Amino acid sequence: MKKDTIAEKSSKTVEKILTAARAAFAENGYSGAHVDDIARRAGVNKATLYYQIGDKDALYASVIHQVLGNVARQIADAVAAAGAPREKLAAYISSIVFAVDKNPELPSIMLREVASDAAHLPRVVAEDIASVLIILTGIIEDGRKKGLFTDVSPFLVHSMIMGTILFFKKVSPIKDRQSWLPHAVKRYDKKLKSSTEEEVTKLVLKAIQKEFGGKR
Amino acid sequence: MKKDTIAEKSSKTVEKILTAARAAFAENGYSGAHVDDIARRAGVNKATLYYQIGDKDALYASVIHQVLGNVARQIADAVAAAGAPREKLAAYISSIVFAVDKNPELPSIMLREVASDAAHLPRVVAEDIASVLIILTGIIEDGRKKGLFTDVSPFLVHSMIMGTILFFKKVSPIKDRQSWLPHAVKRYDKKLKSSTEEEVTKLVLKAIQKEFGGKR
DNA sequence: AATTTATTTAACCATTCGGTTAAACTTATC
DNA sequence: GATAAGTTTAACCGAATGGTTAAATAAATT
Repeated sequence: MKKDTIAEKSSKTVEKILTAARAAFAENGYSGAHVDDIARRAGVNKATLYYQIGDKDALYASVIHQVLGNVARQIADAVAAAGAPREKLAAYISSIVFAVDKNPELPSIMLREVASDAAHLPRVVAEDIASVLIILTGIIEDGRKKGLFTDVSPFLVHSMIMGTILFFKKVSPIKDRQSWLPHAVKRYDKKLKSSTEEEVTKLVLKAIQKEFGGKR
Repeated sequence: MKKDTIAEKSSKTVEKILTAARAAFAENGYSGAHVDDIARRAGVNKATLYYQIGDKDALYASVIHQVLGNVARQIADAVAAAGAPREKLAAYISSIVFAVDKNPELPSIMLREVASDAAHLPRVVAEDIASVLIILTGIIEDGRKKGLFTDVSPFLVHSMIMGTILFFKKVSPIKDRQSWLPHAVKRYDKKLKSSTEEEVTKLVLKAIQKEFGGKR
């Protein structure tokens, strides 16, 4: 069996730390996540963590950069691959839903970041997010020029897409835990046959589409 | 000058504590808010806080109960005062926007609660929230029966309304802080002439309305 | 006025937290 | 294989944290 080189071992250590940190920050927030605990979860000595990454702030920045940077890139790729504005917007939405599905810590981290006024948000990450917003702005402007979309604020649409997906994703399990909820509310749970992705896409498109009814 | 009676003094103390705690929890989350700091902000000895309210958990529960309970009641009242489904839904949305405006700590507290899987959510508060969801379910069902709305999941609509409002409200100031954002994105900021409330209402209504075009 | 009861206070405590240090261990270089 | 560089570790530290306590103060009751 081949021995790990230093670089391999190092990067594996860093990876373990980041994975543990991602989970811890998502579960408990910045203050609630403890460096000792993260090190323990990663199976690594705390001093190793400080040696490899730095202090808690740097650790948090690494995590959030890794998570959001990835998502931003995926959205950009998905949108670029699509054609017309409607399809681009659908790709935009579904790539967010996809990212959220693949990355269960994402909603918590984002919601907490928003709740804390992005106090810890590193500049690089802000730029990642901005790039996404720029993409959406382009889609909507193009759609409006082609007479497909109404004249809405891209940022409002972004809030609608992000807010809806994050909120729905995180609150659904909480809601399902409440076994005492009346039938009137629970009834709809089973009826949701199509995926979140399709449902959200449908709603958002309808919301910003011009009214002379497209195909669908 | 009349001296305060015990009850008055007591309740005033409790009020000061709750106000300070609300701000602290909103700013820093559960773990990030420190009992010492809350007591200091309230101008009260820490032991007084423990005597009047209890431990940190009880304090948090009081805060969240006060905030969300109030909002739930306001939504119920506003919806009851409106007539047709469309107007009821508009009242539902605008009372949430109104509550968020009046209560600046609400978005942070809710977002954090959601992010933490409602780990600290007291039962009473869960019931408050459920009552709101029940109201919305009624509106949508009624609207659908009358041929006004499509057959959407009320919970998805709720997520859309709440998510959009909370997200938009909290991220807007963060975005405005980024002076380096390109013109393409910033341009839309000034164009938003109508209020958030109107914009969100318009979008949500369009999203769930049946397509044969209503007035406006 | 005396006594009981409610409320607030300062001082204190055990634990936990983020962070450091100096030494030990590993791997590569000569 | 000795030396240097990179990496991990156990042990430690001071500050901060949630929570308690016994005493002081204010108000209500007799």
